[in-house]
Amino acid sequence: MPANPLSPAAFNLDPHLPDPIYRQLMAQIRRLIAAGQLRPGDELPSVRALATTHAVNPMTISRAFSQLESEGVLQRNRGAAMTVADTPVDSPDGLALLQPALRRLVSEARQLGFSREALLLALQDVYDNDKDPAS
Amino acid sequence: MPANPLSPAAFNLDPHLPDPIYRQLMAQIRRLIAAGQLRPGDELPSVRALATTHAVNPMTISRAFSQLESEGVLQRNRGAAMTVADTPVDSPDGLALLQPALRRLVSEARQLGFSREALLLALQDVYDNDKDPAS
Amino acid sequence: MPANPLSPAAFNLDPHLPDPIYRQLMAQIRRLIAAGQLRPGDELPSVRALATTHAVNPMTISRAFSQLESEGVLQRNRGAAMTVADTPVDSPDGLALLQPALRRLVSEARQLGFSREALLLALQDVYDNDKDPAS
Amino acid sequence: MPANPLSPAAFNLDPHLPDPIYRQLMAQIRRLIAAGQLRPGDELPSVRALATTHAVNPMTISRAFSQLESEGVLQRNRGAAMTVADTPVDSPDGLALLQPALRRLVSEARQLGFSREALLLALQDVYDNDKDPAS
DNA sequence: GTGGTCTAGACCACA
DNA sequence: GTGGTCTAGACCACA
Repeated sequence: MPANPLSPAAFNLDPHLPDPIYRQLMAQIRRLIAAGQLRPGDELPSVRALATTHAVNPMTISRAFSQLESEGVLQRNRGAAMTVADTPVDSPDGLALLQPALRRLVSEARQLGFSREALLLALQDVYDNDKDPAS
Repeated sequence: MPANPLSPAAFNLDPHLPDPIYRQLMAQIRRLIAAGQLRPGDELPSVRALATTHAVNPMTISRAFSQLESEGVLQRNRGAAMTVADTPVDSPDGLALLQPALRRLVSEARQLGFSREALLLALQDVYDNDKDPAS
Repeated sequence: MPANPLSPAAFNLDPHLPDPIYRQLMAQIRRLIAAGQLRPGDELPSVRALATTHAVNPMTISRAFSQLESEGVLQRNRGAAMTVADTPVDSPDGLALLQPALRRLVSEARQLGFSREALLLALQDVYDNDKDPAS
Repeated sequence: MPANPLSPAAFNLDPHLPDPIYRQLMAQIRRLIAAGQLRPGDELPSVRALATTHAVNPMTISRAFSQLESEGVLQRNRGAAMTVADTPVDSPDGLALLQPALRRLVSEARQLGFSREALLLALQDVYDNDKDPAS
């Protein structure tokens, strides 16, 4: 039985973002695992459930699942829902997953001439006011 | 004469990044202008110089220049190097240019369960240690 | 320019085999590399060329390419044909690639009670008479 | 009474192999018969015994049995264990059963550029060292 | 019920 | 020209 019946609505898929949908899903699954909200053995929503909930083609969902499986993050179970792999390969901590976004920000801030303090202030501002990260 | 003979090597173009090369170039030119390192009238390196320096197809450089010209950021000068437009249209301040990177970071950090403080600490860490933002 | 203009017909794709088409293609590309017939930098036929030659949907070909790319075997080149990666990750020699088939054969032969000599004779027989490995 | 009380552990079922479990079981039963280790009238382990021993869904075992029954290889006996059919229909000799594995090996070896001798040497090597064919 | 494979065909980004 | 993404819909294998 599912130790953790994750709702399909736990994900946020936006076809208008530059990132392809299947990559958005991959990134979010990885983050949920890193954040401990998805643990080894937990079931993921079925391809069909996710597809209908988000009005997306099942193949698009399937693509994300397959890729994560080939990376050892998810596990196929014949005839049953996919689960988080027992020993998520190379499971990076949250900090590692955040690095690309951090580096990108710092690199751009430096090019724009931001001081350390100005950058920190700008971040706090966005953190405090960007309550709804959707869309 | 160039008020500011910018070196082609002032840019950082990496074909392995997910961002297409022409967009990397556009973003960096915009940031140099926003940071005041490139000012109205300053010349940009020639397409050929940039292309050979970075081993990139000249058309790719040209595409970035053309797009910035159509946006009013750069100015084409017959037989001479492109320059920064006299009154760069829509020149946003640095903070506005940094917003996408800030939002993306905050959104990912939230999904990973980072607290406000943990995020600020992580940022400072990257800022202090990621001295060489290249590659 | 392609160091090695590989013909699309160099591959053998059979929709009637139990193995899915995209996996057949992946296996054959890997074998061509292991056999030295495809070397780092060599271009592969385009998705479209392979698709039309073998009367297969382009996405099926694309799937094989993408997977090999994510494994580090092939390399994407924006706007140009895919090439064999410079340093094929984990490039196994031919013997390693043959192991699964060898193990399977030995395991089955043992279960059937074949002696070492009987097995070798059977193999020679197939090797000498199965000249056309197609279909 | 069972002429030959075959242990459930005589089989080797691995859910991680690409072959579905029910096919693994079918193939192994056929081979045991072809090798003379299972003879007409011999009892097979019960579905339940096999399922618990190998931690597999009973329906999966049942499917293999049913298919072999419909092929005339096994015989259903009301209230008692299934047995090997009196006159196993179409009982192919071992060599015939080995053909697919032989053909596959030869085909792959050819693609990899193995000579006849190299292939025979590789086979002997695996035969001599792969004493434990399990897993 | 679950996921896997494939087609036909569209549209897009990049060089 | 190149590959990438996605849809709509079919059919299959497995449990």
